[in-house]
Amino acid sequence: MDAFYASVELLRYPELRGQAVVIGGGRRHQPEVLPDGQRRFAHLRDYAGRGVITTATYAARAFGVHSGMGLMKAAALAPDAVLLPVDFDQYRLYSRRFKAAVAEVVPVIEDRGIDEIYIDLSEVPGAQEAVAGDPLGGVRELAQRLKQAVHEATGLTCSIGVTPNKLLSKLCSDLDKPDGLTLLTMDDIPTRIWPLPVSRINGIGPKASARLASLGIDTIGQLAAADPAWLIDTFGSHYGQWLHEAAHGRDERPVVTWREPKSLSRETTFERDLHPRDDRDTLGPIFTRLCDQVAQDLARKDYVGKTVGVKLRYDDFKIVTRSLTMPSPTRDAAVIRQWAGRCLRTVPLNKRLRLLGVKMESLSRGLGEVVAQEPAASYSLPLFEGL
DNA sequence: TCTGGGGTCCTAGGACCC
DNA sequence: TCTGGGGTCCTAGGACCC
Repeated sequence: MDAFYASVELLRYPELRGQAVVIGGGRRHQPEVLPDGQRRFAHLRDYAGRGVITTATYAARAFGVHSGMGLMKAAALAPDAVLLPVDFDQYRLYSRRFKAAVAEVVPVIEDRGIDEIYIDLSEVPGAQEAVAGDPLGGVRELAQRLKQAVHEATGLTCSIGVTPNKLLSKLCSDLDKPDGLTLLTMDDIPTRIWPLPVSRINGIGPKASARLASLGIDTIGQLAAADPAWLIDTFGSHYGQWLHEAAHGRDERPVVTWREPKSLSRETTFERDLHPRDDRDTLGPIFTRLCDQVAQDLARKDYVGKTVGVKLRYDDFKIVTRSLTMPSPTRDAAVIRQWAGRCLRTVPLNKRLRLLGVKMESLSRGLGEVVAQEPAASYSLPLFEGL
């Protein structure tokens, strides 16, 4: 989906169409409805806090702002951009709508989060046929039908890449945004893929890009030309092998329609950095709330977890994690709270904290019972005991 | 005015077992 | 009488993605 959160917001506030709009931050910058029915929006320059941009309209991106950027930093670049709070419920609603619309056309769908899917067109009748001399005519028509179905169901545009595999489709879906359609065969790889920077490959992030650049490899073509044995020596057997395959556009991963979740977590960044001792009265309830939320999430999805973990981010942004595996799985908030507390006791608590998180791993299916959860708050357990 | 929240996968060392 | 070869599980950290 194109600039998904921002595009959903524009459906609600059409008067903002064409403007620089940024989505992010907390509840505090809700648009205000004036007596004459006009809406007044907050602007980036009014923002104070630690939020980041989740999505920006294309007009906003022209100022150099992008998702993940701190709102304060973005305000320096585009002070007059409209700022809207995130409304996940609304995005989830539109997510369900666009996925349902696609499912009407093609049933084999892999979920890749709120605004992305992979679709397997291999078995779709007509997809492999030429139309009017165009060997890709069948898939082209199918893709157009998908785009139309999504637009009719949501009023939103999407961008599609149709290729022999997931790696290439993901890459191609990005080449013609917004409202794009890119078709590609293996024969097109040298001309259309190899000139692109390596960072366009899903799985080559900032670290690997920088490392490759330092070795004189900037484009996918240069990566494809690199000796696979040397890549393995340099990046390890698994990643090195994968880099070689990816550069040649090879990817055998199937479209997976269902995956068991592996972990479930809640975390929160504080409005100001908190000291483990001086602010323990503030931290305690936050910690308990995170455990309660994790327990509720487990119950809602009907899972139990055997490993409890905590995550801390210090004021210097360094992250520390601790985890412990329990004798038996649970979804009980008080038990989670107790084991998370044990994890916490092994962590150095000499610096201010920026973030606290609680995580459950080694998940297994619950028993289907829908039991009201006793909140951990009703058990008063000391936090950071022994300090 | 730095840098959210929820995930997955990989690596690597150590414990422990046969 | 100087050290095997598997296997699994646990833990911590890190890269990467949406």
